[in-house]
Parts: sequence; C-alpha cells; structure tokens
Amino acid sequence: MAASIKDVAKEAGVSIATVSRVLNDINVVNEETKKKVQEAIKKLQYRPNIVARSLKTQKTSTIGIIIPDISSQFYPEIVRGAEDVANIYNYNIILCNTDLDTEKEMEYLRVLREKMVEGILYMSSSLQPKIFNLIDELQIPTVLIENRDEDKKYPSVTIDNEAGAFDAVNYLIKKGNKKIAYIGNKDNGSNVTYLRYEGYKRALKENNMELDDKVVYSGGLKVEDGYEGIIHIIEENKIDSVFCASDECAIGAINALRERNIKVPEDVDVMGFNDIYEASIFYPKITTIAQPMYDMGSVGMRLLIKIINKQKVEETNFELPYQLIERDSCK
Amino acid sequence: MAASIKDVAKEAGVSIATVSRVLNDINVVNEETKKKVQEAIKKLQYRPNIVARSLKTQKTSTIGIIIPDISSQFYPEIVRGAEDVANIYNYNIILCNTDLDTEKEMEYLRVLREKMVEGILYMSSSLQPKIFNLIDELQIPTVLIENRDEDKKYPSVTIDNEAGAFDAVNYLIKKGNKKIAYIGNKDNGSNVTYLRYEGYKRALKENNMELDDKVVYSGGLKVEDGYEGIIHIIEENKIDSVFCASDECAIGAINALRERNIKVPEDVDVMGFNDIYEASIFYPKITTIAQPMYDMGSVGMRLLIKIINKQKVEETNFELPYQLIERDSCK
DNA sequence: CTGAAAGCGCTAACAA
DNA sequence: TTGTTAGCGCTTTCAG
Repeated sequence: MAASIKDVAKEAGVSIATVSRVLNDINVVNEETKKKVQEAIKKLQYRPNIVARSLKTQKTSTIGIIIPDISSQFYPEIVRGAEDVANIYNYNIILCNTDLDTEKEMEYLRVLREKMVEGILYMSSSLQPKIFNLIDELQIPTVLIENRDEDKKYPSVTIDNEAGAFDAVNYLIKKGNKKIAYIGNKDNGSNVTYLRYEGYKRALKENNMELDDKVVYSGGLKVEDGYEGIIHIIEENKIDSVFCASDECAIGAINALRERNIKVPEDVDVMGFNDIYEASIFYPKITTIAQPMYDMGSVGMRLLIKIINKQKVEETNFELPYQLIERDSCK
Repeated sequence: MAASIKDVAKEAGVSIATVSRVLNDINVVNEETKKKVQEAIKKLQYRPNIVARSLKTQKTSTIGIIIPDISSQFYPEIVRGAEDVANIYNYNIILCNTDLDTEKEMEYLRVLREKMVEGILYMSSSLQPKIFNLIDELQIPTVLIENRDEDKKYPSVTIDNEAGAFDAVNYLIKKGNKKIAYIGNKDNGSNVTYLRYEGYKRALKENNMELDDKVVYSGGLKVEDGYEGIIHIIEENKIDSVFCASDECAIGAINALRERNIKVPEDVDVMGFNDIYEASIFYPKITTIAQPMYDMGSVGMRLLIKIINKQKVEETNFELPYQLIERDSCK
C-alpha cells in the first residue's frame, strides 16, 4: 500500500487538512509547516490518490475519446493531437474503439459516464439521433470531431468537406480534364463524406460540365472500393481523371490502373482526400486535399477543456482550413 | 447530479446494502426485493459510480498503455488488439504517448499509479533501468510489448527479431543475391532492433558470406533513413539487395532507387520488416517479415489481465510467430 | 494559520 | 434475507 495523506500528516506532525492544503496550494500555509509537509511528502514518496480526490471533487481529469478504429489510417493523428493537449492540461484520455457500432458507442458512452469522465471527444461517421439523446441525458460536455450534427447544436471541429471537394474537382478541371469520375460515398446519412460528392457536383455544374452517373461509383472509402470502383468505371467509360473521396480509394484506383497499364498521371489524373501518411510516400505521391488531423484533435480537445472549465468560448463550431497538396498523381 | 445508490434504495424501499447486493449479484437476495430494486434502477436510470466503487474496492478496471506514438504506423494495431481484449473483460484503457522521452514515461507511470490503474502495458524501445526501478516501486502489474528486459524478469510479448532477420536475409540469399546491404540500427542499447542486425550477420556467416561494413547503414528506422541509407551505400558500392530493419526504411530505399532509375526488384531486391499497412499497398508491394501487431496487443493484454487477477500463468515471456510475407519487392 | 469532522458513493463486515 | 455502519483517501466547511 502506498503512503496516504494520513501517513504524510503523521510524518510531518500536522493534520491531514494541512497536508491537503499544501497539496492544493490553498490559503497561505505557514512557510515552515509547508516545508515540513513537503519534506514528509518527499520522504514517503507520497502521491495523492486521484480516485479519492475525484470522488470528493467530482473531477477525474480524464476525458473519453470515442473513435471508430484506432488502427485505421485516419484517427491516430487526431488522437495524438488530442492527447498532447490533454496532457498539457493534466488530463488523461480513455480510448474507445467502436467500429461504428451504435450499440457499442452507447455502451462506451455509459461506461464513460460511470467513470465520471469530464468530457468526451466523439468521432463517428454515423451520427444517430439516439446517440445524441444519450449524450443529452448523460450531461457530459461533448465535442464532435470530423462530423457534426446538422443544426450545429453540439460543439464540433470539422473542415468544409464540400468546399474541399469542390476545390479538388476544380483543380482537376483547371488541369484540362474533361471527364472526371467520382469514387466514394454519395448517399447522405448524417455522414460528412457525402458532402464531397456535393462538392464534386457543384464543381461540374459551375464549369458547365455534365454529371454522368456512369462514372460515379458509390461504394465506400477503402482501398478495395477504389480498386473496384475504377475497374467498374473504366470498363465502359473513357475518363481522364478521377476524384476519390479518400486517399485509400485513390491508392486502390491507382493500383488497379497500373495493373491495366494505364499510367498515372500521364493517362489519368487521380486525386485523393485526407492526406493520410501513405499519400506522401506512395508511388506516385498522391495529390490530395489535406485535412489537418492533428489540429482537429488538438483544437477539439482544447475546446472541450474550455467547455469543461466553463470558460467563455466565442465559437463552438470550428471549421479548420484544409489544403490542396499538389503531388505526383496529377499532371 | 445523477441518481446515486441512496436514491435507488429510497425508491425501492430497501437499504443501500441491498441495492449494492443486487448490483453485484451477491448472496441470494430475495427474488421479490431484487425485482423491486431492479425496477427502481431502471426507473431512475441508475448506473453505479465507478469512481466510488474503485475507491472502496481498490480496483478501477482501467489499464494504462504507454507507447511512443500512436500516430506512428506501428502501434495503432497493437493498441487496437489490446483494447479489444480489455473491452471483453470490462477494462478501459488510458493511452499515453511518450515519444520515447524517459522523463515523460516516468511521469505517466506515476500518474497511472495515482489513477490506480490495475495494470500497465509498456512499449518503449529504450528500456532504461530507472524505468524498471520505478515499475518495481509502483507495484503495478506490467507487461512489456515489442521489447523486453534481458533477464526476462518482466512478463513480455515479442517476436524473435534475430531469427526473423536471419530468415529474411537467408531468403535474399536463396534468391541468388550475393551482396546484401543492411539499413537500420545496429547499436545495442536495450533495443530489440539491433537484434535484426545480429540476424543479418548470422545469416551472412552461416552462408560463408563476408560482412562488409561499407554496405551497412545504421541511422534509424524511418523513411528518410532508408532513403539516405541506400544513397549512401550505392554511392560507392555495388549491391544486389538490401535488408531493411523496417518497412519505412524499405519504402525510403525504394523511392531513392526509383529516382535513380534502379528497378526494384529487377535490379535490387528490397526486404522490409514489420509489415505495416503501407507495405501491402505500396508499389511495389513489399516483401517483409510480419510482426503480428494485433496479436501482440491482445496477447499482452490477456496476459496482463490474468496477472492482475492472480490467475496462474504458465508462461510469462511470449515469443509470437512472425511470418515472411512474399510480395513484389524481391524477385 | 491550523485542526476536527463531515461526506463524496460505494462495499463489506457484522448484526439482526 | 436484510439493515447498520465503518471506512476507502481525499477536500472543505466550520471552529478555534
């Protein structure tokens, strides 16, 4: 058993209240008693029991992070950004992987409540109403990252996905491409990625280009989806470029094209989205819209901590700048 | 304020002890009272306060995970494996990024102690004595993953890095290569990766091939290290293959070779190590020694939980099987 | 400036 | 089978 506040009090010949005071820098404790206490603390290698403190103060200095999957390519950096900021403010994070399973999300939410986390960073691409009901019920400050609810009732950190996609497709058009395919999601469903399809459509429209469903593949955002999507598209269509709603898709598409001796970018321009690490080391290096993952995590955490501490927050719905990164997958 | 055990007791017309009993399935509580209590719980949407429970039972059902960097390519899967198992046994994980900074590691270790985690999964490539002293002092069950202490005093989960490297280099030799370079670490320093250099040396020796320091580059395990390492080596040496102590290195090396119009694998065979996700989607797909990352996390967590619960463990130093994955970066 | 004591929400003897 | 009660280790009134 490690030393408790009692042991320190006895060692220093004071009451536990006094020990607590020097621990928390409260009141002007007499310099000498303070010193005595500090010596006792050192001697006993005392460290306060945070669980006990938490019970009393109702503050656990821990924050829950709910994500689909830490072993994906996208979330680790967000989590890292979040943890770095948490660490600065002496918070710790409890990590929860949900695989987008709503039941699992809800169970974690409840467990986090039981463990009295002070706040939650919530990432999910399917923002179900019952999740929000639960969040309301739990009464724990919650910040949404990557996605957000439509009426912006909850604090959030995102990028403008529609505009990002718009810029991407515009870039492709500026490069002289005439027939631009799309691979990704296009169905709504409280998921941001469909906004990329919206951006794609708007870019075509504003450039007086026709939307052709035959070169639109809505199957998902994984490598396989890109692989299959492009095969499906080029089977019966001639394209000169493709906008992929994720870098994984872009990678899959490039690999499929390569197998068919179609050169990227000489024959087909390929754009990705997100700028995951692979995008920068893949061959060819992928031109993409970069989401500031680390910043999304750190900004989200900072916002959350402010809310927890009831500080004034001027803005609760952050839209962080994205960036078009020109690399080698487009001419 | 959420409902407490008192509220439930009042609602059900019983004592808090009875509520606690049905909560913990203790004794044979009368079926009827049990039902009453359960109804009260449901009505009040009561969930026990785990912090209070932890203070009493000295069990927090949380486990700390200390890793260098979750945003690296290597650790997310380990963490995922660990979390999945933790979740099965109703543990939660607190994630700590240390960047291999020993002071940060020690501080996290202490904080985890304050928060009364029941166990720690510790990953670090520099296992300092003072870390072990602290672990001893803290008296928290700790399992090492990826690395281990030399005398196997602490439970651990690793692979046989020396043998893995040996197999890799042997593979290269079997393919007919005569001059095999090495890029990675070679200095000891309580770090497993030097074992890969040992394996490299042994393979050369057992095949009566000469060790040539001029084609050995010891600079690190990152993409840049591979990039610079290979440039350094081929500047003045003719090689037909290179064994890289990490996939990142292999990627860097391949990119550098490509820039010089040296074809992989036609001109030079390149092998990696670890089998990170990129290895399977890179072009060319990288032949490598796969560490079972997910399993290392899950086995480590399972072992840790057993130790926490004082179950008999027959074996405390696991050496998991690695696998040579043949892909396209070798002829 | 310091100490005594109540209590955070729960579990676990001990009684009844 | 159930209730009473003493803490777990800490913070925080309230006195002194």
